[in-house]
Amino acid sequence: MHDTREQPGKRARILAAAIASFSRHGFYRTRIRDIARAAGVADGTVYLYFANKEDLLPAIFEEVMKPYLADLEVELARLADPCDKLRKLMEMHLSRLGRDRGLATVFQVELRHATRFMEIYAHGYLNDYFRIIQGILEAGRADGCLRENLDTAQASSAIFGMLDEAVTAWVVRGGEGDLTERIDGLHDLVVHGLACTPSDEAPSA
Amino acid sequence: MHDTREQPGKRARILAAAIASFSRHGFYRTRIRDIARAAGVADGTVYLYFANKEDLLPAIFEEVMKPYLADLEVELARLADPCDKLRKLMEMHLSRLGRDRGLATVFQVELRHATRFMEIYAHGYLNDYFRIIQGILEAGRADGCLRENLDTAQASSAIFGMLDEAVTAWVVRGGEGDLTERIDGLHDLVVHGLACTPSDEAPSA
Amino acid sequence: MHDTREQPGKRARILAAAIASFSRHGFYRTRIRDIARAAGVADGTVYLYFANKEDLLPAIFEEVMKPYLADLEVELARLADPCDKLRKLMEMHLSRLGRDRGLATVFQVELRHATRFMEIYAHGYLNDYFRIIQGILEAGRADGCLRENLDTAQASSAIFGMLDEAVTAWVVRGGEGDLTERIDGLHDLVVHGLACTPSDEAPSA
Amino acid sequence: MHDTREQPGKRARILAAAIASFSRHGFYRTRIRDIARAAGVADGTVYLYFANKEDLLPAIFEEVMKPYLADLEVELARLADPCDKLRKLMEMHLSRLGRDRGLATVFQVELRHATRFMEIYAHGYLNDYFRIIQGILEAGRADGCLRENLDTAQASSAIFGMLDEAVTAWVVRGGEGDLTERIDGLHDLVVHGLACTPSDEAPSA
DNA sequence: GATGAATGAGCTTTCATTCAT
DNA sequence: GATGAATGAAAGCTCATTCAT
Repeated sequence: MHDTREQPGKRARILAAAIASFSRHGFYRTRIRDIARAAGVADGTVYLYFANKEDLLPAIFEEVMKPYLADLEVELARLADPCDKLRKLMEMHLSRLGRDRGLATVFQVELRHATRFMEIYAHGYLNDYFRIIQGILEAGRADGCLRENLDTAQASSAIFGMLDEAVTAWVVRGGEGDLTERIDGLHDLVVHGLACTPSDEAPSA
Repeated sequence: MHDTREQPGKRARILAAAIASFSRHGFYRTRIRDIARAAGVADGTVYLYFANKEDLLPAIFEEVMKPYLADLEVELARLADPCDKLRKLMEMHLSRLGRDRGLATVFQVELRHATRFMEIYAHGYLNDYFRIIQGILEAGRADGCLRENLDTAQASSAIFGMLDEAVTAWVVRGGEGDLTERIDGLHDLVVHGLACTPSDEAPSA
Repeated sequence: MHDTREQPGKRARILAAAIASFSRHGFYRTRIRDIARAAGVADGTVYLYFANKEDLLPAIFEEVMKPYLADLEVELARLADPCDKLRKLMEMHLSRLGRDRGLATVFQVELRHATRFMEIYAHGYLNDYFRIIQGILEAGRADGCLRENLDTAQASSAIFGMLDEAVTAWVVRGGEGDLTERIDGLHDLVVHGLACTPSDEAPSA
Repeated sequence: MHDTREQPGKRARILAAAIASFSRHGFYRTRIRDIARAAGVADGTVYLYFANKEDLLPAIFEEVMKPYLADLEVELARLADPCDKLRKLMEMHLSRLGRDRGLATVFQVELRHATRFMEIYAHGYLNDYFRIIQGILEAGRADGCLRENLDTAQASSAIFGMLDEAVTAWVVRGGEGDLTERIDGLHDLVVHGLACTPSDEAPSA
């Protein structure tokens, strides 16, 4: 009923206003009224699209994750090599959040509010994301370019953790600098590890 | 006379009660009254030790991090090999949080509340922690067991990210299972990366 | 649509309830809840009309002073003789407060609460009142019925002081008796002073 | 037991601190702790000398009124003429408060707080003060220098009201200027009234 | 669907007062 | 008498949510 198409702007404007306000003042300091004003609607209208304030959090997450995952699948489908896919994923992760500090703040800080965090984390889009990463790793293992004995579940979690921490650090540091510059270094680290393998060659370029 | 020592537990009891309550019901659902009751003090007494509710957050962080970092330094000093040190650090990180799910919940979720998060993240103990990790990596590089061209700042952030994500996943999954079981896998991953290096030999066991 | 007029009494009912409660229990003993209950609105509704509890004080003052001053001007305009005007003013002052002991209590005691007192005293309606008194005295001086050398600013302050003290004494004494009975005596005193001798000359200057 | 002599400074220092703090921040904004700190005693010590915070108000009043009334009686006893006495009283009233704006603020504003105001007003020192004024007026009437038909009770109240308002206006205006300069004008007004005509008779009856 | 006035539960914090030392 | 840590009652105010229009 409350399809986005029906009121093309209203729902999206509320979400955009919520992201902006949450990133600037935090979830608890943001009042529904602030969001409604910024979205150009009445307070009550927010409740026509969302059950309550907390439900804005998963909605924001979905709003961003849905097209992100769709884009991601398209981009990954274009590449054959699992290592290239992994690199593309890291690139997209960092560039998506690195291009919008407000959104990144909401993702790295506000979305973790207790009540909804578990729910967001354990279900839906984030699980899909983990599965995509894991899929790449398994393809790589099958392909022979990744280690036979790799625990792909653990490794995908670790890769996500690295990326997540990179974004968080960037957000906390004020969003200065270009987050995507870290891709090469992180990719190299993920692929080759810290150790100086005797036959250590071919950097990530 | 009325030294804090006279009431040996009061401050500590408040912090313990706060950790317990935050982990169970979340920061915002926890009322000062709940904490005070659980600590066996009057509501007002909480305010003799802490400026306000939010100030409990950094205090909890400090309360845990201080002895943790002290322990860590002692343990690390006993080891000579940087790779052993790195493993010990991962071990201590996972075992410290893995042994107390309530504390882990507070660390992985509640401590990240907007207002104080930046503060906690950017200052003090967490920075010390990053510096310790980075110190190990630099020693490893000097030692020759880690890569010459390693960006130790980035690598230490990545290692923290992996550990942090491992703990978060464990917390979200309900704290089932033994978090420290992941040490070998993570250490191996960090040291050797995903790739099956031609001369791929003997994992870290 | 949701004009204040739609709920014709809401603001006025809150003020009336505040006057009643302040006069009976004092400002500090009166809780917002008491006022809201008496006015038949929710606690929060009080804050739709007034910024906070203290702001009720100037609002009460204005609510009473505005029509009082309007009435006063009308009555004064009907009289030509400045001495008659002065008497009318004294009469209206004493009868307005003398007919409502609750209101008088609020005016003589509660309205003098530190925080708002200066503001009420120094601005707006009270100044208008002083100016009206002073205007009468100046007309009287021009008219020749009052002394040439009269310091009208000082005299208007003194007249107000006398009236104010008469009301306060009446309030403190429990509001017994008719306050307006004092008009003749006060007017006589103001006009002729204490001294008896018609040939009394040589003022103290 | 808690005789002033026993701890010569302590009680007096508490009162002085209370006057200072009340005049600067008002009664309700002043905390017992502020007073105790300023007096150089512990919080609890205040309660050795005063039953509670509100009891400081009558105590301040007494502390000032007692010596004031004693002084006043001495000064009045030196004068024979009732009109001189009246002038002296006005002079002492205005100079006592005009020399200490903090004290004047407490007297004109803070002392009027609902709970204690009635008590202060209706009993003790203020009544004595009214009686002294009235005594002067009666002596003047007996003496023949004041009107035969004077309602001395009402007149003494009016005189107090004039003086009181003069002080209040001075306090509100910021304590600028010399309050005692108004004595001549006020005395003249009180004695001769507003009217100009020496042969002005026909009172308002 | 939209509105926004009205609601009222809920909680942090303050601070006068107490009392063991 | 003096102290000051501890107490805990008390209430102003906020703001998510509702619902009559």
